[in-house]
Amino acid sequence: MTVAHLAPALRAPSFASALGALRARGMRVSTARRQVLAELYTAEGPVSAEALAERLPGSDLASVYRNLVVLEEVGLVRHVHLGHGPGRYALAGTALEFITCDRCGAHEAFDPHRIDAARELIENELGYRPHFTHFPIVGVCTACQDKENGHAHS
Amino acid sequence: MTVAHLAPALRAPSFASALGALRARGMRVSTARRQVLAELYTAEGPVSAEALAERLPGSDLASVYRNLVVLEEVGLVRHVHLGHGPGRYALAGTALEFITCDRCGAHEAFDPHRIDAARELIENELGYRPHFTHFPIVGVCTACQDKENGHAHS
DNA sequence: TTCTTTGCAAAATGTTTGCAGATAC
DNA sequence: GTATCTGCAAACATTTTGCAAAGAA
Repeated sequence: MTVAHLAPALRAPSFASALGALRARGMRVSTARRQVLAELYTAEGPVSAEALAERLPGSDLASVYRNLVVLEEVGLVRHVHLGHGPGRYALAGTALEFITCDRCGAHEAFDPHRIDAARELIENELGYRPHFTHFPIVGVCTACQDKENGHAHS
Repeated sequence: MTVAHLAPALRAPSFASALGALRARGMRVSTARRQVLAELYTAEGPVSAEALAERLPGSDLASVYRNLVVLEEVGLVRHVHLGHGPGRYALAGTALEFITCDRCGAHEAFDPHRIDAARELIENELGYRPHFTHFPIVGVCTACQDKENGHAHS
């Protein structure tokens, strides 16, 4: 939602070298694979497999899923679960974590360093080093907090 | 996993008053409903709907789901998504949050106050007040961190 | 030419829904 | 007695898998 203003491929390799990475691993650079990857290079924010398939006429949803798996194995792509609904895929090059509001569904990406202090606190207290790249932080956004204050038990 | 040692129904209402809460809302106290609730009162940690159905011979999975929905609406039950796989249900009375390791699947419940400082930091920095009652914090546990250090790129 | 990848159909997983009969109140 | 709840079967959404044909190297 508020991901559009972040350069989507900030630290991702060039399209050409991404294809090279595939070949280097002995995987074929098929049309379908190139198309999925190209779509992710132009996407604003994480996209569901179904949305990708729709944007690629003649493509098959099962193949899109299979290709996303391959691209993740190669490290070019990753996916996030933003609340319920399908997983959403993005280029792996961008080091981003996610936060979503479970009241209104708003979500945004953020630079992981912004919460490094909190990460430390949690790791020291609980013994797990948290990361929010695959499952986001779930919370309540300011707007929804205000809404709830409005409806306060008077 | 490490939830067993925490009293499952620490602050949950007594079984009898839970049934009363159902009646008070005009919902019937059916056998199936009583059984699901009873099972949750004795469960150690959050349980999947399927596990509940298995423990209640003659019960139907669809009805278990329907009853869990009802019990959640009434505020007696809540559910957590610990990684992939089915949601897991527990009594709502216990104020607990969850953290899981996405390498080995370990998970545990913790007292929310233990991370209040981190919660504040995140809220100030990102504008969302995080809670980890429904979706857990995902991280890497100490054991898995050690494992990864062992396999370090030498 | 040979091994990989595709498209299609079907299965798997987790959850929800429709409906006729059973049950709580 | 009547509205709610149950069991069963079928639908649903997301993702995975089997297999023969098409495509990349």
